[in-house]
Amino acid sequence: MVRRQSPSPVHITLMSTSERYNAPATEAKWRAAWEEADIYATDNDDPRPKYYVLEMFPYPSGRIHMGHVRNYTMGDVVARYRRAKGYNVLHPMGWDAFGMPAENAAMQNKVHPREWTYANIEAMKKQLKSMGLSLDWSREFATCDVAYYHQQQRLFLAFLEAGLVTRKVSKVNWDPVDRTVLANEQVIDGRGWRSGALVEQRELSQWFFKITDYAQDLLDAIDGLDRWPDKVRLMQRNWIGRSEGLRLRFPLTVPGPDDIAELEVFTTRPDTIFGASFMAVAAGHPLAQAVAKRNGEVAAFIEEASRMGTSAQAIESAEKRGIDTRLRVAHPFIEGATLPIYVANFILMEYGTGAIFGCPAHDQRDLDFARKYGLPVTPVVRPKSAGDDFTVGDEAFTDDGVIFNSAFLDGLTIEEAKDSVAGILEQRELDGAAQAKRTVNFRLRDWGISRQRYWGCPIPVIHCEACGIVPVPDEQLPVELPDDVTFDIPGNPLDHHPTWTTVDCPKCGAPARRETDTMDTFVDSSWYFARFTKPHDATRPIDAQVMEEWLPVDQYIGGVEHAILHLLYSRFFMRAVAKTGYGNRPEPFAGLFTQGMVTHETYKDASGQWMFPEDVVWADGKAVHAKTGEPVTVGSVESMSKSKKNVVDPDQIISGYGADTARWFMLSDTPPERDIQWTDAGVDAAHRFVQRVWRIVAEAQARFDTPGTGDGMALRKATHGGIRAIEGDIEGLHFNRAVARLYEWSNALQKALSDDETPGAVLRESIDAMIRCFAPMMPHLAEECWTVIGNQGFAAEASWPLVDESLLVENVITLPVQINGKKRAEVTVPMDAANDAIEAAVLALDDVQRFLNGNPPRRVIVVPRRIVNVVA
RNA sequence: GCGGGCGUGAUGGAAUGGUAGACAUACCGGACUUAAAAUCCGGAGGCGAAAGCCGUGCGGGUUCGAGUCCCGCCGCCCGUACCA
Repeated sequence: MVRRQSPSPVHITLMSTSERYNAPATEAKWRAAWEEADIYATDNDDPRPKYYVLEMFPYPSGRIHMGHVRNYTMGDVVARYRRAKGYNVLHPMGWDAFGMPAENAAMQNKVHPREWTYANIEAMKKQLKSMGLSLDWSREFATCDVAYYHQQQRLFLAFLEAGLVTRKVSKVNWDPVDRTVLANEQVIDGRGWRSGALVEQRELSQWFFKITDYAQDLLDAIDGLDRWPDKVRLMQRNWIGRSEGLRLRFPLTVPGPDDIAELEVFTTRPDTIFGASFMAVAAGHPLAQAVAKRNGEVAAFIEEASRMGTSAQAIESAEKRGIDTRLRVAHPFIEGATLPIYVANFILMEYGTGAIFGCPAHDQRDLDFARKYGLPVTPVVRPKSAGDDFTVGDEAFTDDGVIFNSAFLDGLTIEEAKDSVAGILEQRELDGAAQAKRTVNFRLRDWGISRQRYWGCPIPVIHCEACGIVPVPDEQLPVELPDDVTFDIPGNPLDHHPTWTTVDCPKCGAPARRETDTMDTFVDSSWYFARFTKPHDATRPIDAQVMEEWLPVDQYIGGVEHAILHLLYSRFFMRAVAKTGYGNRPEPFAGLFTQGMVTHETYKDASGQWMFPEDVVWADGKAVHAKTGEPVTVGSVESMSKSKKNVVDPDQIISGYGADTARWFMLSDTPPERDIQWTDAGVDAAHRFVQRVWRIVAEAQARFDTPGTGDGMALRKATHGGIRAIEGDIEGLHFNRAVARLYEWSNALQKALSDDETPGAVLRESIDAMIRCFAPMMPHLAEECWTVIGNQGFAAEASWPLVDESLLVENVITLPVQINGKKRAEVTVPMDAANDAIEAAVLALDDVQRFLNGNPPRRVIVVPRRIVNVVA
């Protein structure tokens, strides 16, 4: 395959090297040149080794923010670096374009979600282009494009046929005034954000992807994700939450309402059964629901508990409360002992069986609950060092120990006791079945993908009274969103569309009704990275052969806020894709990097209102309002957000200082995984460096033909040491260190330019290499410098410089010498000196002799090429 | 509540268990300038005249040696399944 030749950019008008570098004008010029030469388009058939770098695609909110600038700069550095290293790089961009903000905008501004979204995409695309990113825009798509969601509907139907989709009842937050389902973030203190009405819980029949079928596989495969951050792998493991335990049935002493005769719990601590003092069930548990029918107090309690909303955060952080159902269960081992059953607000219906036995001594939540309601606290595990008089105060004992107070379990370890209890109860029969069963329980729940909203991918099924749920036949796809909808009536616009919902059943032809739920937007983002490999294929969602060539993504970069859901859903989705024959790449992301957020100081004016940074000026070290002169209160540094107005517009930075300055700032100083603080001083410093590089290049270029009085070895070593360090830093994504290296490099150049020792050829070598090394970070400046020094073609297509290894070899080394761990001296020895020789040299040092006071050292530790420590 | 992370000079930060503070910002001094900006050169963790002592959120521990590893706290941040 022949690669397209880039035209030599001879038609470009260069800046004079005596001028100050005009970034905005020069940058626009080079972006136009790149675009004309189309150098960032990727050919699937290019035979070179492939490298897929991807940043999480943006939601088209209308304006890019600094978080985008940071994310996309990092990805662009990786993409440009890999290109220079000879890879065929795939670096695409698209839009995560479905979601609630478009509907909110529709309600507020009477603008159709489609218009709003596509206008935002246009605006943001222009902004992204101004950053000079090396993206293949020919692969662009938005998830709200009919062409994209058409293919997504095909995948859904394939999953449905493969048994990966199910329907279940689940709870939603219901706003009784707006008559709509609320997202958790729309529930504030138990009230709807718009209406202020108390939120209720409603049960709806909804669509689910059976991610739990893959729970064990998703867990096991984490071990192989060795280029993911450990913290993310740990978070995913904990989220999947595999636990081995016991399902254990307790007989009620007297049957409850609806003839409920038993209560099944899941426990990971059967060893603490003798410490059980109560049972607790979730508000949504069938037993609680049954009791509520005839017990007003319990009904009121459940009603109140449901007002907290459906989020785990709200449920578990609320004060632990409960209500006694007056029902009791029999303890399985203590003859005649019974335990009360409570309905409790901290029990989650979704986990285990929605019921527990409470052992207050060994679980903090149970202890808090028991103290509140005066229930007994009997310790049954004691620390090995404690006696049988061990008691529990306000803190539950959850460490390892020895069982006591537990009849036949006394003296056993926790593990032995678990095993013993499980063994006995598995053998014991209750109501025709084993009373207990060892089970593996996962915290992970199936993925609910139904949304009662308009702006999402329609779920392509039809409800027929006779045939039930009928998949939409492939030839009737796509199920397109109707354009003529109104957002005036509360609820899902699809529900009250006059005709869209009406359809003939594909099976029997009878009048039937379209599904009006749309898909969770996480579905859209669970396969876009695969679609990018062949983005405009109308015949199928994914071309297995092409996808398998590109995937897994070599380097995926995005915010840590996606560490669990998006990444886990994508991992599941690609397993489902494999199962349905669309291509076998179950792990989509080989390398993952989670970058930190962009933060800024916050400001409030005299009346306590948030202020934009641009309205704040500094006078005599004090912040004042730019217009009124009133004092401004400087608040804490926080993540940039519109609500706190502590935002800086990338457009203003790019049009004022240039994209390279913004990019350089984003890469400087702060490690990429950490939050970066945006400061004016930092931007100025970044811009000064852009100018400094330009000056140095100009100054050096004027001397390329001079012989010099020395050999220039100092600069040659700095040059080749710099290349080696920078390539290591970029490959390790330590961009801030690469930046520091370039500062050091420019300092070395500055020094070389301060006298006439360094030969012009060495200056040329250094400048040429430095341009190649900063080109991934400041591509426009690199292009201008590249051409100014007389090089042909684009810097963006130049190869990475080769390191002359011989220049990196040193033959002596200076080691720090410590005495009792404190540095007291230095010693310079040959690089390959034996430890004995180093030790002798160290002991001969005056400083060492002084500290030893004539005594022999107790010990001398020589760490080759590192340090010497003398223990006096 | 639960899970995860982070904490180093005035500031952002550097440091395979091995010289704490590279590099940069702010600051101070010098050169250039009528002056300023820009630029270039130099200084600088704190205390101390010096020797030296003290210093990586707090309190313990392991080690010849700890910013780094372990235990317990404090503070801030992210996620918590319908925000994206």
